[in-house]
Amino acid sequence: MIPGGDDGRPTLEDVAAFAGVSRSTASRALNDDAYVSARSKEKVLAAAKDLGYFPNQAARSLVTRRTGAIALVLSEPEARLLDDPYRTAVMRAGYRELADVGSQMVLMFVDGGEDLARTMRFLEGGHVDGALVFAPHRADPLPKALKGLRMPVVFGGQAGSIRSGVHVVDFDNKGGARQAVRHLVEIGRTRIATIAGPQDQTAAVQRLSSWRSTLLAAGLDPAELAEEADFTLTGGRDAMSRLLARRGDLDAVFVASDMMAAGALRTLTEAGRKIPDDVAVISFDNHASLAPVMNPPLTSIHQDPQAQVREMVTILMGLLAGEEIKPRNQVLPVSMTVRESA
Amino acid sequence: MIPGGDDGRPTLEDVAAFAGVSRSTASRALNDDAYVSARSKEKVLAAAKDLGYFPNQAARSLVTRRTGAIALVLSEPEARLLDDPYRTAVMRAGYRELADVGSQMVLMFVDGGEDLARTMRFLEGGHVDGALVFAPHRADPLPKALKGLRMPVVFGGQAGSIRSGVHVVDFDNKGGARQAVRHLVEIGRTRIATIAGPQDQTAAVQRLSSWRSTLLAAGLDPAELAEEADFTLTGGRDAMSRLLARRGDLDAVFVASDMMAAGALRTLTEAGRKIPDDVAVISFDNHASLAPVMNPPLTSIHQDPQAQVREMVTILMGLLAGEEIKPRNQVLPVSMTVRESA
DNA sequence: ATCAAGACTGGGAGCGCTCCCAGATGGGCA
DNA sequence: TGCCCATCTGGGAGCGCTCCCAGTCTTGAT
Repeated sequence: MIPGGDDGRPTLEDVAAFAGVSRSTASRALNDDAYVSARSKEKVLAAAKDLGYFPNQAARSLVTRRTGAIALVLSEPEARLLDDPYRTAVMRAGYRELADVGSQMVLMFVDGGEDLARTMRFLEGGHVDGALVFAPHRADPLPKALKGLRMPVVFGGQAGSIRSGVHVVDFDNKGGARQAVRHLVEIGRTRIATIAGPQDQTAAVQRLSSWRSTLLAAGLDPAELAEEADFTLTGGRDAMSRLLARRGDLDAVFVASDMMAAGALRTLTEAGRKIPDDVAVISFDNHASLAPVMNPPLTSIHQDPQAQVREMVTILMGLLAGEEIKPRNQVLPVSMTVRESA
Repeated sequence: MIPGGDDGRPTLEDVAAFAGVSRSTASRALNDDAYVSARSKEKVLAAAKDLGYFPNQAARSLVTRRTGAIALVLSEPEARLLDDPYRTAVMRAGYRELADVGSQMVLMFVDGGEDLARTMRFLEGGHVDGALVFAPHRADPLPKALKGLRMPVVFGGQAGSIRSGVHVVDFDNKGGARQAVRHLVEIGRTRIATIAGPQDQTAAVQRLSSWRSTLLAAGLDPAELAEEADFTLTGGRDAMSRLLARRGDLDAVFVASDMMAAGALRTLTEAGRKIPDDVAVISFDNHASLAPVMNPPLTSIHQDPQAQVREMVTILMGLLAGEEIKPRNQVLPVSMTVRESA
């Protein structure tokens, strides 16, 4: 008898024969179903170990219609943005959280061109049971394409331009910006600028608009005090230069990400501004390897990507288990971590 | 007729029936095999589109024994190191290069505990056709476990402690360190320190030993001029402090990564050292979003993760195509990009 | 007119697994 | 003693696809 056909890999049949039981019993033993005698189970497990047996996942998922894998999709039309530490944190959290519920993460980047079609083909092909999707850009066609998918999908942050009918786990961007600006007002600042993120992303729009409305509510004037950048270090550096050139009298700045704040800090230091004495700085993200190690350490609005991903995984698993969860926009709280910069 | 059984997904059989041909002909049309009439092909394609048909990958790979997916495995026993920009670059490059050859990347992190067993189970399960593996730590048990795998594997950088019999694509760490130190010697520096990477990684060991031997060859004394750090910003910062405390007279430093150089730069600046006048700095990696934007911009040894991954993919595809490629340690050249810091 | 070679088609087998169902066995209780 | 139920087992079907093989139909050369 030639075990496992032509490529030398043992099959369940081989294990069963080796253990002296039927294929069915072997299957039951391996999947620890009920109704297998201890003796059979023991023999099967030993046989599997002896032969170096691993179940063929293709065969298994052909019948169970489950793959045990979940896609984590990061849609980023502009490739350069993937150095974003927030994205890195999301990937790590995704891997961990999915591993904890026994699922394998399949990471996919979508950055334009061919990618959308290939991504859809992959997802439709049944390679994965569901998807966690980050598609922050409003013009991104991915979320709409995903709506036609016969597979549960949960979004992290706003799903492109889609406003309802999808599962979303977002952070309280407005609340975070409000906290930051209020703190700056409370410590006596009156000319509070902002470096906003790219305005094609909902999160960035929310932080900017909340900055503005909080200023107005405090009786302060936002005119000329906003600059847009692209969430990168150099973007933040240049935006800060522009702000300084236009409003040299600013005494505080709310920066929409840690990375941009790092750039802004550099510009401010080079311009001879003392932080926080001359200019107070508050950023957004509170990334562990950025905010605390800056000089001075940054006061930052803390958002926890792991909590976000965990929530997304919980929803997805519920969906997969057949629960009726109605699509909604869940908002996770953020908090302010005060350090020296403000 | 109920198409696609119970979950509403059309099968090849449904497409064939809809197009009025047999399952075989439909299969041929979809996989553009030879011997299908233009008319049949057209009908089948139209039917597939009308029904929203996507082939079931489990069924397909059950018979073809191919999944179209490749694992990218990043083994990092210490979780914190995953902010490493080099790793990020590798992930992006992996995704791109694999997409270009029509394969889907399945990203896996292995950071201890349960992970090794789960990773092996996944790889053995036939979820992927092969693996690209980064396991730089010498004590890492993963490479040895991988040797028993019935699946082609290509390593990026040294494979743990394994010295032969595996496919490796590495960079010329020794040559790079030599270039850096020689450059520092040429511009007249005589007290050339180094901040080495963690010595449980072969690449870091090579850079350190090459720093030492190049110094000796130039008639300079390496005593007291080496410090070890962990490839992080704070690690580099602290190592630089220790060096300065011990040898305040140093006039150059070769730092084994951009990220550590960023930390070292901060320490040097705070200590009032002018760069490059008082202390010249050369780093390793030349990461696009780090080295050029530092203050001053860093002279750095350039290594191209994308080129490395491309080479790895080429080898893996060759292996998959059944070519007889004998395992060897391929070394990719590195070059020096000179900027202001040295 | 005859035949061979090519072009094309459809049916059947089978990939390795899970699940359903029928059957065998062995108490516990009337 | 008979009978039922719970426990355990093995065989068969079938998941959706690809591949092989036996056909049919065309074409062109003899």
